[in-house]
Amino acid sequence: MTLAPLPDQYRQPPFTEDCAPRRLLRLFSGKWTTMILHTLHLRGGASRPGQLQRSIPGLSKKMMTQTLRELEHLGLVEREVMEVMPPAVEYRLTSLGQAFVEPLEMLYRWGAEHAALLDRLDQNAAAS
Amino acid sequence: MTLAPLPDQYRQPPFTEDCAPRRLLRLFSGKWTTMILHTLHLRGGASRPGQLQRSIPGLSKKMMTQTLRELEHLGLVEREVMEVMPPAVEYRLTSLGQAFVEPLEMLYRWGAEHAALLDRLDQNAAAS
DNA sequence: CTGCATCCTGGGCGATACTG
DNA sequence: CAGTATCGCCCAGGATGCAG
Repeated sequence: MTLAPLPDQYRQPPFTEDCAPRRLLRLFSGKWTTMILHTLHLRGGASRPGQLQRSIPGLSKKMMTQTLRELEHLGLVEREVMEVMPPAVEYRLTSLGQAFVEPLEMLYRWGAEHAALLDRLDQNAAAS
Repeated sequence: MTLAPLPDQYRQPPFTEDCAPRRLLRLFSGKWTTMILHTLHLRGGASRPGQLQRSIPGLSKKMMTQTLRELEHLGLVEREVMEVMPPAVEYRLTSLGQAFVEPLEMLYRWGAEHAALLDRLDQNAAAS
């Protein structure tokens, strides 16, 4: 069955607090979220915690696990525990996670290609 | 004169705190920033404060002006004061501002096209 | 109409120290 | 090696009220 179109009064204007880009931005708003996703992606979708942390300068153990827990909670990342000594763990992007890497990489590419514009922001801020 | 390539030790890894996507995300991190930019864009690049506020549900006077000040500070938005009574003001996207609308619209489009994925995040979160 | 000042709360994030 | 617990700071951002 097909759904009847939403009455106007319930339709979200394109600039609401819950509009598409904001939902995406909220997902990416954590300080380390994007870097973790991107790094996992770079490593082919999986990494062990130690590796991961060493790959991201400034990332503390606490914030790493905290962020990973959130990503796990959202179904973007899976955690696998290998039963060995010493304990070994691996975090892996789920297929959903991989999907969200796409817009992230778009941002990444845009930023890299327009680094000059980003620099101008700082210049302007410093100037005034 | 041309610049010598940056020595490796100074080159930023792609997942640094100041990498391209994060700089972009920091710009967009304010709760109302993107909605204001997007709305200005929708209106052809300019709007008066009253209009603007009424266009964005939930946006308070305070947060609007505060955000606009920041955007002005960064050179993304211009403020023009018309000398009349009662005072009239117009905010306009600068060319730099227009440039940054581009990645924003990319996000917007992606989000709109993949709303189903965004919904899954909430489902997952609610489930566990 | 437009805009600033003030007060206050929540939560993100960092530092540190401890367990298995 | 991997992970947890606790404490405390800072600041984004909401409410309210005043001013040109």
